[in-house]
Amino acid sequence: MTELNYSFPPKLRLKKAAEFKNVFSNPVKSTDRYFTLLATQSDFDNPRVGLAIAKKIIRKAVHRNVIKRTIRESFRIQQYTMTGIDIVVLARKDALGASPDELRLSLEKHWLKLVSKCASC
RNA sequence: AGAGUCGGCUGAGCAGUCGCUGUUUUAUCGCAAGAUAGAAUGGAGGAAAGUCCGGGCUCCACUGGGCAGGGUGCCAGGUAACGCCUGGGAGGUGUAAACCUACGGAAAGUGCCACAGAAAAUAUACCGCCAUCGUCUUGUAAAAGACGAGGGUAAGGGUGAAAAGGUGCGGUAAGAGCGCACCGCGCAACUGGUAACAGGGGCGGCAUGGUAAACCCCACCCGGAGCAAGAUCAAAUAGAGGAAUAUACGCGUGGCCCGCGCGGUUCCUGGGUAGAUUGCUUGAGCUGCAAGGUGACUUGCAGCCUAGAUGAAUGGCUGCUCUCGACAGAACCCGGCUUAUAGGCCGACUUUUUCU
Repeated sequence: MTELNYSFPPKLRLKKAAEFKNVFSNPVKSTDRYFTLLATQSDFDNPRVGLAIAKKIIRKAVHRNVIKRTIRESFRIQQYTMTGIDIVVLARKDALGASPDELRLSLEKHWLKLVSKCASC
């Protein structure tokens, strides 16, 4: 068994507007009170993630940053449970008051759910 | 020791580990651009915030001009500039240290001033006060009283936020700057001060209610848009440029008017949207020392380089310590202002009590 590399290089991120558009156009959804996640199959072996934290929902820049970091960190740790899918994470209002631990638990469920959903489609 | 005023500083720390990102460097691959791996080193704030002012920078408009519009408003200085800062003056608050002030003009004009009140800016006579005249009553008379008439009065009452200088003495029929003293106000000069202004004396019997964050007047200042500015490289697709011609109409140019430009047609040339790169951090920079200045600040010398992301980094986990951690996240860059903020530290000063 080879040693796993838990890094988070740019190739694991969604960057271009077109890539985001692709996910939004035909997604598999997974929602709870903190997040809405959208996902589609991609042509890559590795999963990719993009963040869409609306200023309208999370007003303070500090809180936005905290949520983004939590999502990125969770994705970094869990990346090897997923295959080649593109994911966009949208924050909901309740994410503002939640503790980092609550967010982490929620996200871990989401990743697994999306993998199984995408495998069936 | 208590209470308080002002100014400044700080904004949890340490270790391990897994990540992100800039720079430098080494190795490998590659013609190159670059990619991958390793190492070293840097990586949010005092407000990074609100976007309220002022600049730099960039493009557009520059032939100016007029009319609008906006801003500022005691004086002097500082500054790239400011609505900021410093010093000073005036007024106000506080025992004091200190703090606060949208602090030009109301005898250029216009408007507004509710209710109450007789009257609210051309002053006015409701009650009251005063003498005069007429009639009546009482009285021997002098005179007193009642009623009425046309007058004189702003001292008293009452209304009001405000009643046309205030207080006192004289004066008077009663009163009144009618006269005088003090205070206030105004005027011209003098003295001190760069000035705002202050000062003491003189003259004037007093004329000018408030409101200019009401219009307005006066003085001074202001072109527009913003890094998604702009520049470069550039798929797909023909919306772009130049020349000639036309100037009726439409559109644009800072809001309008002059003025100016563009749109039409013909011919010629090729172009620059998605995306990428750049702009992007060496700057009115920071630190120290010296000099000048009451100070804001300026000058000189020496040293230093201190975030630069772009779906957007500066974090996660574990352990330990303490006073158990507030407000809060750079997005072109500076100077201010304003607002938010758990605590902790330092300095100067005021005042009260006790002790010496």
